[in-house]
Amino acid sequence: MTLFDAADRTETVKLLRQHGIIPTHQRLVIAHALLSRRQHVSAEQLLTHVNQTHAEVSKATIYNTLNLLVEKNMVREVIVDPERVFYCTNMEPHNHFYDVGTSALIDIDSKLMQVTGMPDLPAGTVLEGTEIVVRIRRAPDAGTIQ
Amino acid sequence: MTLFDAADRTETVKLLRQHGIIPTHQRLVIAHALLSRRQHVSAEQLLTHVNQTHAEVSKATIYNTLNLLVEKNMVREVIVDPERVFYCTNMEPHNHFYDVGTSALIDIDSKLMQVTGMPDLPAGTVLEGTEIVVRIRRAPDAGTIQ
DNA sequence: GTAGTTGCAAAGTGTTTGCAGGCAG
DNA sequence: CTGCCTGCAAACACTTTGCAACTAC
Repeated sequence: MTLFDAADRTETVKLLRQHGIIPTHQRLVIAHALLSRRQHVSAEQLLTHVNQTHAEVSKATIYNTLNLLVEKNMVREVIVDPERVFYCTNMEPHNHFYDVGTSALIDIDSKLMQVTGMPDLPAGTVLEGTEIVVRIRRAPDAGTIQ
Repeated sequence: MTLFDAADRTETVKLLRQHGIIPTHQRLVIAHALLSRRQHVSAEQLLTHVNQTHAEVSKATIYNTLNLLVEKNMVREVIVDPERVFYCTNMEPHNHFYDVGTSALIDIDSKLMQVTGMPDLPAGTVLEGTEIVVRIRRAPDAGTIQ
């Protein structure tokens, strides 16, 4: 899983370079793991995943690399749970469902869902990004919705 | 600041009872501190604030009480920073500006700002809440916005 | 009186740091 | 060869927990 073929590797190297990131072994493994997975992952999930077969990347490197990828705009950080930051390879503007029970994140295409009436930003500030999180919960019962 | 007059106290007692919360001394102090402040506060800010003049409430009690107030719908939790959950006494639907530099939270009246095109929730789930966070950053310079 | 609440300190998470050794360019 | 990167373990910050003492009703 952490080993990937030459074509993938070449492509990932290219991708990292395009974003101004020196492609080291660990970064390739991390970037590849991140990009090849559909779902959103947290740092620890990625750590576990990447070291599944054999230790390959340390905890510090996971965090360093994720922060680097965010800084270089290769992935997006989504904060939905104070205990866990999720990383999202979908750089298209989009929003999320967050299942508070399972911690699952599901993309919402922002073509569907949009914000109207964004007010002027406070003076002297610039926009960093807008995030919509729709928190959902597994219905405990068909009838009792509160 | 942590001492408050009889009228405020009576009102806070009433408020807690209305929400099904037994009004203990600590809860009164915490609820009052929370409600009397304009800005959003984090647990630690509240802890510091409440114990400003003399120790009155322990750390565990702050967290217990905040979680209780959230559960009983007296305050709203806003997650914008993985390191800090903010608590918001404004229960009207509204959204937030979040200054990533200063960690300041500013309310946005949701009469202004609304979401259109909310998709159907995934099957078997119910809505917990929707949160829009507009991240802003102090402009480093008038010209160089990236 | 009794159930529920509090305080304390210790444990638990997720994340960051400091520094010696290692690797990319 | 040189500077950036990595691993490790320890440090960190916020939050929760376990249990004895206390308090609201």
